[in-house]
Amino acid sequence: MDEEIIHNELPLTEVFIPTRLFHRESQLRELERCLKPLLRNRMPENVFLVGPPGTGKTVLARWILESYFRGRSAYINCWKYGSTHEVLKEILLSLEIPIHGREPTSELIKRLERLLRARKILICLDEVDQLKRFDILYILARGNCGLVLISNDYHALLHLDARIRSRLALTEIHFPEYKPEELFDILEDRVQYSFRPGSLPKALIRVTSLLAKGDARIGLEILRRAGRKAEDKGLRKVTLEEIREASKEAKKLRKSYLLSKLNEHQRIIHEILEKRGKMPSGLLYKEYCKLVKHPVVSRAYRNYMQKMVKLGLVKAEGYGRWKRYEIIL
DNA sequence: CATCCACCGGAACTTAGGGTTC
DNA sequence: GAACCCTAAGTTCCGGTGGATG
Repeated sequence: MDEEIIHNELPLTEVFIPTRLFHRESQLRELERCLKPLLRNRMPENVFLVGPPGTGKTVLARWILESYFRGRSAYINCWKYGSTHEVLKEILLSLEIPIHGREPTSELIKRLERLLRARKILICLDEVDQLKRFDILYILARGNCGLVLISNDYHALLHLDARIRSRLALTEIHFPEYKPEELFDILEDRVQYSFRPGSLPKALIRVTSLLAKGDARIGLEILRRAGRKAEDKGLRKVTLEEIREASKEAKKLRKSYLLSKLNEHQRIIHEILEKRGKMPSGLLYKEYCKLVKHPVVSRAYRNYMQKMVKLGLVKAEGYGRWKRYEIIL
């Protein structure tokens, strides 16, 4: 196909770190203020980047790590590497400490502590709420390192021991949803590097910036899919139709992606909740037991529910015995 | 107002499974 | 393949909880 529309897909994906950052000036300034002492070998301020998905938290963090702290920082996505052992392993690997992975966790801790005695480094834990255990924070809190923690959950660190929290002394940096005009600037910038000139009318970027509802990730995903669709249809330009289709897909995609993370039992629970709407936890469990031949014990059910809440599929309200669940997606 | 109810969630344990090294 | 190391899911046990109840 010589008339391709997207000539470089990379700027439309999450791995891409742009050179220019739009509409995050104040957050960037604050982040620099907190971290820059490290350049003069002083202790940086620990930071907590928090805000909804697709608001530039990760991009900003990675940008600053790349620009100022290359070789003396580690970026770990806790969704991907969620256990203490995995996190330690990734930290050591990204600082080019040779390890194989057979070492017990205690050995990895020793190595990291030895490293931290030698020099100050920066560690970024993205999606920090996905950590299976938080003891890694305890280890890092007493170490010689700056922390950049990222989450879209304001309560991610709430159940942390109060002493550790005060020890971390996190400076919160908030990332609000992008306004449509702001999103437009971001999308337009990325389009420049990815679409063939003239193949995506500005008006459609504008439409996308409205459809994405403040989430840059979704905006980029819509554009990428729309571009592909237009190519498949043999068009020279993207039209509104492709954007519309892509937008629908992007939303469906997110839900099916999340559903794919559920097991059979969890999916059944999700379906019950979808059919019946808001319902109390105890009743939900009973209904589930009726539907399944070999139901899990109630304690396991409660873990299921926590998982679904964490994934953002389900909302919980109330506490203790009066907990109620409701579908979000 | 004390007690109870019915569920919450932490902790410890079991079982199954995967990867690496020797 | 034995000897380790790890993770993940599920079970059992149990102290905690706060509105409902009489």
